Amino acid sequence: MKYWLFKSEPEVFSIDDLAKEKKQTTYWDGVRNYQARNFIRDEMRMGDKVIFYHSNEKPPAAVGICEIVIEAYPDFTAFDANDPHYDPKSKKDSPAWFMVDIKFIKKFINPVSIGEIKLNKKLGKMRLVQKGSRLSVIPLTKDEYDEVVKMGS
DNA sequence: GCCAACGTTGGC
DNA sequence: GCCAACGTTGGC
Repeated sequence: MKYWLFKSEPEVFSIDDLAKEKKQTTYWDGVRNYQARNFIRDEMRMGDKVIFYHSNEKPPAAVGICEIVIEAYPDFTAFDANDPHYDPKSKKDSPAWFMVDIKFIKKFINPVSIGEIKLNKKLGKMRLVQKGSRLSVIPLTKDEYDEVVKMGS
């Protein structure tokens, strides 16, 4: 099993929005970065665990856990000219962009802020806190995942 | 609101 | 294939 961190701006889509969905699932659309795309398309598997992270919040923080329930399929928002994530490069017969579905598991009792993550020596190698890392979908080791869950619970 | 870091685009 | 210009991300 693999472990991931997904960033979202809570103004756009928060973990509470996910928890409020009818089946507590959503499709993770709008990833338009090739490295992140490759993680989604090639590496994410059913049951992988995902830390949900709020960016552009005060402070930015890991706020809960979810899991992958549907593996990669074409991101249909790329085909829709009226969608903000529209990308004419992506064709239905050769899609450039993919998405997975995730399901809510739980919110952290204590959100883990980026400051706390930076202070924890065990988390020093997380790509989230490395300089210039702007990936919206980040792989975690099991140890990193377990540590963040421990801090949040 | 600022700005550093990064990815992408497009002219050459 | 290089690289300057540009747009975006996201912490502060």
